[in-house]
Amino acid sequence: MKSQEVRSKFLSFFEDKKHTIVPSAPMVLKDDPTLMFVNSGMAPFKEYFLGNTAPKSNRIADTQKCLRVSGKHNDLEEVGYDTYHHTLFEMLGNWSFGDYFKKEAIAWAWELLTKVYGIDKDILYVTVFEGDEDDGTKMDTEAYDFWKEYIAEDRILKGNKKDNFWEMGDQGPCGPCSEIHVDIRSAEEKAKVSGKTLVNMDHPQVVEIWNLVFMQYNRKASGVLETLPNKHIDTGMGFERLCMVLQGVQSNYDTDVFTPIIREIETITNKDYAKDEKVDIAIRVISDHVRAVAFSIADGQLPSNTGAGYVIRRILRRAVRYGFTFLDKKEPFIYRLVGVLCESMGKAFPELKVQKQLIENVIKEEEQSFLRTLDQGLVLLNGIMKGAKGDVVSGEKAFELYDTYGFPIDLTALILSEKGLKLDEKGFNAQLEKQKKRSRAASEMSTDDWTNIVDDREQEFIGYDTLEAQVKLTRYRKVSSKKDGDMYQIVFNLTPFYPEGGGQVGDKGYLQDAHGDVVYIIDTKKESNVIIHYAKNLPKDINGSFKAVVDAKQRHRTECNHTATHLLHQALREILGTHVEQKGSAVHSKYLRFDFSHFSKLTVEELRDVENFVNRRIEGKLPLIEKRNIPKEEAIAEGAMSLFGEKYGDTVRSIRFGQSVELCGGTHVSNTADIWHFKIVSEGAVASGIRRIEAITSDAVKEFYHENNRAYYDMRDLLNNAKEPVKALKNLQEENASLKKQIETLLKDKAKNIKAELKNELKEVNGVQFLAKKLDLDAGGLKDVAFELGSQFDNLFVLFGTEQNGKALLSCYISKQLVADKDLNAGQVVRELGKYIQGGGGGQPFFATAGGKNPAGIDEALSKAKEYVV
RNA sequence: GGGGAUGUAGCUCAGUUGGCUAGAGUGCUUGACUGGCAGUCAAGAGGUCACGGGUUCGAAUCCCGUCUUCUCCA
Repeated sequence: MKSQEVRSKFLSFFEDKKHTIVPSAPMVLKDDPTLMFVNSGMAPFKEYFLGNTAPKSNRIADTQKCLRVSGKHNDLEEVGYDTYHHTLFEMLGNWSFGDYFKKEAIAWAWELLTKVYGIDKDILYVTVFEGDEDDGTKMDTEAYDFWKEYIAEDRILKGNKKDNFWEMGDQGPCGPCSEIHVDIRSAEEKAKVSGKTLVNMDHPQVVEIWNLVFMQYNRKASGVLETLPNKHIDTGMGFERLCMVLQGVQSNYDTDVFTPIIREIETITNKDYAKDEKVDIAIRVISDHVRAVAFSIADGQLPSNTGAGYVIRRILRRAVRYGFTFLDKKEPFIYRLVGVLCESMGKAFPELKVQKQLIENVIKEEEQSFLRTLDQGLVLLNGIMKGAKGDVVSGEKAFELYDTYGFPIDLTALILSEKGLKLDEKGFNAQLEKQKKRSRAASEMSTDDWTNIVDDREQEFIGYDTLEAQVKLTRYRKVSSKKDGDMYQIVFNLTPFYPEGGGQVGDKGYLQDAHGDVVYIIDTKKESNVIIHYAKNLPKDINGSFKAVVDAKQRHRTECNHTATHLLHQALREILGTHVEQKGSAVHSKYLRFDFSHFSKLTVEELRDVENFVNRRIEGKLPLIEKRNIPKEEAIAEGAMSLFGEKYGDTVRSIRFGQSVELCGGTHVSNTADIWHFKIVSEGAVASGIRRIEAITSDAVKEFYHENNRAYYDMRDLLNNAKEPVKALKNLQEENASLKKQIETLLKDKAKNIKAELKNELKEVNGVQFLAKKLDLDAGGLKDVAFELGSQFDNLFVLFGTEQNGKALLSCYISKQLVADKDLNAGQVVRELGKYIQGGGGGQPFFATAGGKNPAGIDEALSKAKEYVV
C-alpha cells in the first residue's frame, strides 16, 4: 500500500465515523512559551483540552506534521543511527472532545488496523494501564474488557505509569492510555523470543504504532487527580511506522516515504545505500533532515541564529556535516532533494509545492554559508594542531573553535584522530557546561501556580471596539526572572487589551480601581488562547472592579503601522508580482518591518513606486471594512490573502481597505487617511530570496522630516546658505582633498629644505653625525626631517624637539648601523629624556618619539642628548 | 535573552607590551620588457583603521557605549 493511500484511508475511515477532517496545523507554535514546535498530534488542540476554547467539532481527525528536536523529546542526536527515530514525522490522530470514549476508540482502532489495512491480528499486542498506588488510580479494566472482545487475552499486556499514563505537563488534563504494538520480526525470531517480552523495549521491529489516550483526569497543582466532567479521546499513530508495517519492510527508511529521497541522494553523491553502515547513517540523517527543514521553511520558519530558527539551522547543519564527512560532498547538494520531496509529499502538503523555489534557495544559501564556516574552521584547526603540545589538544581550544567559530566538535575529534592527536573531551564538556549554566542563569524563570479569583473561563476580547472597559480579574500568577524581576500575569473576564500576535505588539495601559489607584499594564500576550496582562504589581483589592484603559496613543500609532503593512503587502504584489509572499512582520508603534519573498534588490524606482502606491491609498481615504466570524472559505473567495504557517480557525476576521483584503486578527485604523503618510526607511536582504522593508507612518514620519529638515538647514547654514548645498559640499570636499595634498607636498619640501640646512649643522662626535635641535615643525614634520636625513647617513644620531599646543615633543633617530655597532636605542633615549618634559615615550631602536607636558624642559633634554654619543 | 568573536585599501587579510612615515597579496592605472601558462619588472593611485565617547604626551591597538557580520547556549 502506497503511503499516500495509507494516509487517505485513515482520513476517510474517520470521516465515515462522523469526524471533521482538518488540515495539519503549522509546525511552528506562536503562542505557547513552553513549546517551540508541534511535537505531537494533540499540541494544536491543547486549548480545547485546557478548556480555554470550545472545539469547532467534538470529533476531529487529521494528519499532523510534528517536529521533535528540542526540549523533553529531543531525538536529534539519535536520528540516523537507528531506523525509527525522526525529527519530522506525521502523526495520524482522531479526537473526541467530550463525545465518544474508550469503547469506540478501541473498536475503531481495531477495525481500521485489521479490516481496512488488513494487518494480521497475530502480530499485534495491546497494553493497558495497570494502576498506580501513589496516584490512587486503579487498573484500567474498562479498556481491558473492551480489548478482550477483539484480541486474545495473552496479547493484552499491563503497563506502568511511565508507559501507560499520559500527561500533558505537570498539571492539567491526563489519563491512562492504551498502546497498540506490532511485531514484524521473522517467524524464526518469533519462535526464539516471544514478542511479549519485547514490547516497549526499543526493539526496531517490535514497535508501538498507535497510542490511544483516555483523558479522564485533571492533575491539580498539588498533584491530586480529580475526575474530569468531560472525558476526551486523544490518539496518535506514527505514520511512517504504519507504512513500514503495511509495506512489509523492516525500516521506516525503506518505505516510499523515504526511498525516493534516498535514491536521489545516491544519484547525487554517487554512493550506495545499504552497503556501508557509515554511509547509511549519513544518508538517513540527510533524508530525514531535509524533510524537517523543508517543511519548516514552508511554514514560514527560516533558519536564523535564535529561537526556533536556530533549531532549524542546527538540523540543516547536522545534515551538511554528515554529507561532508561521510559522503564527501564539499558543495551544496541538499537543496537538490527538495524537488523529489515536493513530488512525493506535495499533494498532501500543498505548501511545499507552492514554495519550492524559496525552500531550495534558502537551503542552498544555508549550505554555502556553513561550508564557509567549515573551511574557516579547518584553517583554524590546523593552526591549533601545529601549536599543540604533546598529543592532546586542550578542551578550551576545541571549545573556542566550536563556540566562537561554529566548527562542529565531532569533526574536530575526527580530524584529530586522523592526525594521531587526542581531544581533551573532559575539558571541552566542562566549558560547554559552563556556557549552558550562564545561559540558564540569564533566562531563569520561575512560575507560580495560578490563583483563581473567579471561575470564569470565557474571556472576551473587546479591544476592536473600545479602548476602555470595566473589568474583573479572574486569575493571576507571579513569574520571576533575572532580567525583569517579579512580574504578575493577570487574566480579566473581558479585556480591551490587544495581545501580541500577527506581528503586532501587545497593548500597554493601566488598571484603575474605584479609589483612583492605578496599576500599569506593561505588556499583553496570548498563551494557549488566553490573553495575559503583565504588571509589575497587583492591585490592592483583587476582587474589585477596575477600569481597564489601553494607551490610546501607542495603540493608534501601532494601528497606523499595521494598516500600512497591509497596503505595503498589496503594493509589493502589485508592483513586483504575485510571487511576493509575506514571510514575517513586526508592527510596533514606532515603525513597521515587513519580510517577503522576492529574488532581487528593489531598485530606487520600485521603492518609489511602492511608496507612492501606498500613499495614494492613504490619500484615497479608504474606510476599514471589517468582517468578523465569517467562514474562511467566504473570505478566501473575496480574495483575502492567507499566510503559510499561520493557524486560522474555521471562522476568520477579514480586513479590507479598498482592494487589499487580508485575514487578520490585528487592530487597524478606521480610515487609511489616519495614517497621514508612509515612508520607507530601509530595504535589504535577510536571507536568500527574502527581502526586508522597514517603514514609518504618521507621527514618526513627521519626526523624520523634522529631523531631516533641521539637519538640512544646519548644514546650509554652515555653508553660508548655499543655494545648492550638495554641490557646495562636494566642492568643499574636493577642495579639502587637494589642499591636503598640497600641504603634504609642501611639508615634504619644507623638510627637504630644512634638511639641507640641518646637514650643515651636523657635528661629528666620536665618528657619529650628531645633532640636537629645537625645530618649528609638528610631529609629522619631525619625522619627515629625521627620515630624510637618515637616508643619507648610516652614522646619524639626531634628537629634535618641538612645542605643539603647549605640549612638548621629542623625536630621536639613530641610524640602524649605529644601533647595531654602539648598542644605542632610540626608545631608551626618549624615555630617559622624556622626564625633562614630564612625559614618556617609546618606539623602535632606530626611531622613537616622546611627548610631555613641560615645553620648558625641551632645551635641557636636547642638551643631555650629547651624553649618549660621547 | 546570555556568552564569545568580528569590522583596517575595490577584494582577501597582517599589524606583538600603546609609539613601524598604516602594511602584504590580489585587483586597478601608467610605462618598459616578453614565445611559455595567473607573463616579468618598475612607478603610481587607492584609507573616516565600523561609529560615538574616554584614558594618555601619544590610540588601529587600552576602557565604555552603539551598530554590522559570524557563532555557540537557552
